[in-house]
Amino acid sequence: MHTPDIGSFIKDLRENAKISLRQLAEQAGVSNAYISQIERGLRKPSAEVLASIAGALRVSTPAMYLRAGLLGKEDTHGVIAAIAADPELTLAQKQSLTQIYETFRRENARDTDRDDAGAAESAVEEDYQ
Amino acid sequence: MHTPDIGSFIKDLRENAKISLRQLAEQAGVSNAYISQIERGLRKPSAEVLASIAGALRVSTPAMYLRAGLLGKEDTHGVIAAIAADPELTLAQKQSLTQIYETFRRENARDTDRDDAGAAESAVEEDYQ
DNA sequence: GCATATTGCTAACAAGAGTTAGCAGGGTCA
DNA sequence: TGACCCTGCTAACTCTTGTTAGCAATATGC
Repeated sequence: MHTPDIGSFIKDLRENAKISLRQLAEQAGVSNAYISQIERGLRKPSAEVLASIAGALRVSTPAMYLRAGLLGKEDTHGVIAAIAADPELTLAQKQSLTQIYETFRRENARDTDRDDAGAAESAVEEDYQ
Repeated sequence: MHTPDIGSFIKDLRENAKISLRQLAEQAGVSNAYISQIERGLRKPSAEVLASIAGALRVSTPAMYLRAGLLGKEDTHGVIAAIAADPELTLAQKQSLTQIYETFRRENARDTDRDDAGAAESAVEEDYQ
């Protein structure tokens, strides 16, 4: 339950986005040397820097914090509930998003093949709006 | 648009809980001198310390981060945060879902562009705890 | 009165985040 | 073969976080 190497996570994201160390550094507003040290696990970035890097890599701040161990999974709620509660989405959009989400989860369940206790499985399925 | 005094927020919470500086320090696992400096705005605590203080004062970590300016309102109570925190989605899926969500919101903003709807936002959020 | 805690605060230090300047190595184009 | 540019990395420095030790002031009890 510790920080599982935030550095290589960032490095993976950066290489996936096909940008250089210096490009990421500039977009995040920090020095390239520092990014290098972070990726190699030599330095531990602050929350502010983490948020900047997250923004530069198109990842949400909570996702980055979660990965860095600054937030726990229990600190946020379920996706479906959040979609349903969002006042800025139309009903059709809620249905679309929810279906995509369910599709993703089914894909993952098929890939990983071993079952995982489907606790919240059937509880929330039709409670939009 | 910066941190609106996290120190007095912590001090208010502490005094409301009727505990001393040293008691809070011990429960949060930091020194009493440091808490004193934080409350008076002389030092800026790290995210880790902020989370410890939040725990000691029975406030949720996101609520504390929000107050400290480490998270935006859109990060804390929303679809994006829920997606980010979902352990059953891959990173690529999170990015896809988030982008779709933001596309939806942009569409809506374009459609309803006639008036700004006055942003009915409250100053204090106690959604967490 | 005189001790003894407990309050919050300050000074000086140690540790780590983040900086600038510069390094070797690998393209690319003349 | 240059000269150039971009890649990632290192060294040395600055500044801030968080520490321990100790301060004066307000209780509280004897």
